[in-house]
Amino acid sequence: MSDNPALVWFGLDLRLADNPALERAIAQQGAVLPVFLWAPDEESPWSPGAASRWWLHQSLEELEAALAKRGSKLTVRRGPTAEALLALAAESGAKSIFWNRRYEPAAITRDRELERRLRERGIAAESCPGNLLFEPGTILNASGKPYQVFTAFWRACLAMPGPAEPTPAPSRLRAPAQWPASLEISKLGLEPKADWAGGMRQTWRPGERGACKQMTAFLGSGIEIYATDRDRPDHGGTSRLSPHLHFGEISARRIWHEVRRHGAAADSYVRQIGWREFSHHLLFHYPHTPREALRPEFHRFAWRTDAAGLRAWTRGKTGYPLVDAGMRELWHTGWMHNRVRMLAASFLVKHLMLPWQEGAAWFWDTLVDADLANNTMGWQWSAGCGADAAPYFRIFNPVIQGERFDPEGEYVRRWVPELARVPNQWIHRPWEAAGVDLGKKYPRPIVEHAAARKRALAALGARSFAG
DNA sequence: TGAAATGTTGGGGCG
DNA sequence: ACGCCCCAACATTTC
Repeated sequence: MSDNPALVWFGLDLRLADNPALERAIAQQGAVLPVFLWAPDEESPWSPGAASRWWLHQSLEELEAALAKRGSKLTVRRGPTAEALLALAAESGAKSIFWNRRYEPAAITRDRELERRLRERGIAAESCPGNLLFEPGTILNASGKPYQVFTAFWRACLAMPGPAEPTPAPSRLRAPAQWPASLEISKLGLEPKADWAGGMRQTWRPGERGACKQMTAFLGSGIEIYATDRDRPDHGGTSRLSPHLHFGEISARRIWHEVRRHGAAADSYVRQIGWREFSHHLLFHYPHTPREALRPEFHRFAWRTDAAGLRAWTRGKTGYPLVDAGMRELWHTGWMHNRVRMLAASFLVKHLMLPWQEGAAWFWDTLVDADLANNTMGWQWSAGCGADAAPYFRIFNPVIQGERFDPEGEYVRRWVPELARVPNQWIHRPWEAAGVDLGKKYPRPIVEHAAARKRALAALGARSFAG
């Protein structure tokens, strides 16, 4: 038993169950002091976007309530992180600080410096495994290099001993003799000034309880048909766990174990968790990739400049119904179905030939699941400049994708009401529908598919560039 | 976790 | 019965 509380610094681990840092703090046998620090500058230029901040606000309130129920409290302060932690240690008498690791380049640099400074002051600093299945750096090929191809990477993962079983949330937390001063969560200014979050409130329930509920609903509602249904934006057959995973409201280890109980039917879902794993390991090994293409030949590729095209894309006014539906779903709910993300990304990069970084920046600001590793890998995959990337000639046809994955146009009509009356036959190519009055209500395609395709093939296939 | 062009096959209509 | 054409359906190649 100790008089000195152990400090738990929360980051992207806004949960009490299966939380290694929290467990280590409890194991000290003394009081536990849970802390959240707001220090967005330290993640610049990848500080949380507007949608992420909205989510974070809700999730912090949930965490605060969950702690209160266990006789504890969340202490909230502003950064800089090192100064804030040192101040809290001094005020509370804490001699040890625990946190769960993050794997973004800025977080890794910060952690290293932090550990040095804390130890310098005689404070035990211990970082614990973050929200991944396998620690980055541990999955390497025969020659000790990171995998560049997902299938090989995932096979190597599956050959490893699996992650530990998840642990339950503690039922009580010992409170310190007195609580340090704390900011109100609302004082962090995370919520939007103008209230544009209505669609998000309707769609999501941030926080650990929401995450558990979502996982239970997903597992109970036919993970068996996930393999095929996940490609149907009109069916809602995906897990929708991505924002919960990003904020660590549920642990990847827990998902791994819960899902695998469902046998072989769940393999294709676990594989998606594998892609998340892959992206985090890639970011760990190639920290420059949020800015720059992994494949160096792309450094000199001349992307176009087209402010009007970019605006049309962000607003969901490209004239291609499935692309526009996706971009509007994103704007309204902070999320987009993955099949449609691939199409929207392909459209920006191949049809408009705008730099993938512009798309990544927009997604970063608007997605509630914005995650540096996933976002970076996804965009580089789409642009063909990353690991296991789509080859340059893989260009999605928005009409065919629509007819294949939203055959009745139900998804399109939900998000693009201007097209509500267009018959199924024309729903993905309304410009060909005779007697349907578009133009004013819905734009004609901003680029013609066949011509845009040829342009992209010529530019991306040029010998001087990619060979 | 593509699409389009090109090639091949086989059934049916027809002289 | 046969050759010829057309074309859908499928397979392969190319971008």
